[in-house]
Amino acid sequence: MPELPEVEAYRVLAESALRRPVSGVDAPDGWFLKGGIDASAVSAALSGRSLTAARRRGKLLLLDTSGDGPVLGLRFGMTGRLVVDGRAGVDRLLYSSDQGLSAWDRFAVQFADGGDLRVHDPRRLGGVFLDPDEGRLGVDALTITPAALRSALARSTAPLKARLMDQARLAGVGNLLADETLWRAGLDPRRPAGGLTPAELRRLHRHLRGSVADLIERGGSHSGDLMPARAAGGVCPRDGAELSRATVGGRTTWWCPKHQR
DNA sequence: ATTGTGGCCTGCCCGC
DNA sequence: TGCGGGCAGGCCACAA
Repeated sequence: MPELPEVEAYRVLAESALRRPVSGVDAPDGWFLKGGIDASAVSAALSGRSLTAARRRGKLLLLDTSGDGPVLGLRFGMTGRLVVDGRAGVDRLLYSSDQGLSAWDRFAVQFADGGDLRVHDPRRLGGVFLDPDEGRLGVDALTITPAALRSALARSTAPLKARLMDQARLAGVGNLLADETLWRAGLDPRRPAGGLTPAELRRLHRHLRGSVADLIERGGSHSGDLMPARAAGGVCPRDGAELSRATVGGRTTWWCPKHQR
């Protein structure tokens, strides 16, 4: 599903949509427009402008527009894909469908040159925003510093994994990336987030940055080393112990009881 | 304030 | 063969 690695791929793809005049907007699904906007408002806000920059904060894709226009915010939920001129941002999306039914095109920005930028989302868990509140998101997980990570976890009694997925503290980490990071760092996802030693914090920071970078390079949040074992009867790829499974932070969580402490 | 829970969206897959 | 139920998780509303 789209976590930070997928949305980063979408951001790179969206760069091919920059500096092209917008001729119109196709927003057939009112549910997909968030923050009280409707199709005519989005169309009026974007038509005649062009996209000038593709940014990302956590899992939110931010497209700046020309001439003092609004920021177009795209969120992909767990099944959303970005498609520009018919080219998709990622090859494969876990838990989504690979059928390309046009009925699942929830939103499109059309360019005067005939191309378009589309959001394709079977389950409609994503959404479109104008001028989204970027301040509601924490520091991006790809570039977070050790001090910022320490501060994001400090004094929290919530499970470590839940805190890592709290987008207001630290933006971009979803379920699979959290499991991969904690597996690599050798930390039990259920531990209180504020209870890490300085050495454990450093280790977590190193593996968080490393996991995010690796999964971007490999092409998605499903490409982690733990991922193939994340199923019934799965064993730890590192030491062969049978993985534990439980709900942590409201999400299905897999971890190795032997080396994650 | 913090933390936890339930519900929403829909397609897919398993078992009957 | 069709059908029902469970499951996936990002996000939000709401409760304690």
